[in-house]
Amino acid sequence: MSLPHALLTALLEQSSSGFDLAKRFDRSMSYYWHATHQQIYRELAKMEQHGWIESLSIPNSKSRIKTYQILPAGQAELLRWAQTPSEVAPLREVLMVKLRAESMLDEVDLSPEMRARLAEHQQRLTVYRQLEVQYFSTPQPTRQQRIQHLILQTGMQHEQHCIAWIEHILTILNESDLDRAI
Amino acid sequence: MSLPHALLTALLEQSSSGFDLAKRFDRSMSYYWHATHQQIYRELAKMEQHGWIESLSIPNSKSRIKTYQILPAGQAELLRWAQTPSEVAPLREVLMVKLRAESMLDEVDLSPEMRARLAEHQQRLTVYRQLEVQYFSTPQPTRQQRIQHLILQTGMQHEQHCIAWIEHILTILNESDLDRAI
DNA sequence: ACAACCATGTAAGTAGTTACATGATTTA
DNA sequence: TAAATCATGTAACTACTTACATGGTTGT
Repeated sequence: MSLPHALLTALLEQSSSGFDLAKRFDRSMSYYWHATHQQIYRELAKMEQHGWIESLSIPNSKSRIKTYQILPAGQAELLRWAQTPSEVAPLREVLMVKLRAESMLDEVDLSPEMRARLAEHQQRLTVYRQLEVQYFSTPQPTRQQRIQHLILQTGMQHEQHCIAWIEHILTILNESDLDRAI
Repeated sequence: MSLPHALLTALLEQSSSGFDLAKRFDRSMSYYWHATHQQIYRELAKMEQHGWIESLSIPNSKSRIKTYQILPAGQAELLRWAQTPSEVAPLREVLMVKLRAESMLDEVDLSPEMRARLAEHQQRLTVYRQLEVQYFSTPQPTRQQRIQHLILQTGMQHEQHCIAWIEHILTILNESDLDRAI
């Protein structure tokens, strides 16, 4: 499980409230790790119990905003986790299951869904390209900036890979349709 | 959720026991959908309750083997599901989280883990290549065989993609290490 | 003063994992 | 006849999702 460690990393970069973390996740982490705000709040509460982070609220204020900051134990835990090898996440590709179903059921046509996916991956790629221009155009990037740029580039490569395999399958499937018609 | 539909597809190809399905999942589906035997047994029981499949056991036998076969309602459900568009599965890439942590913590070195992953992806690729020779060398494949071959090829492309991006990151990280040393 | 959004949470449910139990059949 | 493996399951737990609740703050 990586969510607490993703949150520790985010808090190491910048102390934040749960709400801010949710926004930052959506903006800068959602292309390789996704979490809803409910997950984030629950996880932050657990992490505070573990003594990994502490929350500060403004005294004598009606505001409910809690700002979390990382504690030494949290940094140690992040270090420990980063050094421990983790398993390769098993692939879960619905389209492959559907393709296999399609090979058994003649009535199904997956090409509309595939074209919709194609459009979605292309749109994501466009967003990532804009992010790249916006955040990684500095002439002398720091090591941290270069690594974050690398992460974004990997996200872009992933989208391009998805586009490529869907296009490939669409091509092959069209050829097969000729066969099916005969 | 695709597990019941993956199971329906497998049962459409061949009526089987839960144990056989678990083995077939490991062999021919694990590179795009994974399930443990506990999940499979639980799901089969639910599907029987829904009237999608039925189980047959050998009468007057002490054997507990139940052979499941798909019912018309199950085939209809599979068809309905295959025609309904599904969401793109959100990406979950632990290495990206670790990379981002590494950019904040100087003590971490991810290259051993990355090299281990590289080896694992290469090994999977080797297995898939053997499967390809073993199952898809027939001169005149049927439409079904061609689609299953296509699924395997996509799995191979996925492994190659993983190998490529990990190699890319390793290269860039080594360059950065020079920077870090200076 | 009303709407829109900020901010944190509870509750219930689904999906998936891990550990263990149990009895049948096959093999050495 | 003991060990391995076949075959099906239960129980408890963790991760994640979906729907809803609640009250504060900001803008018009």
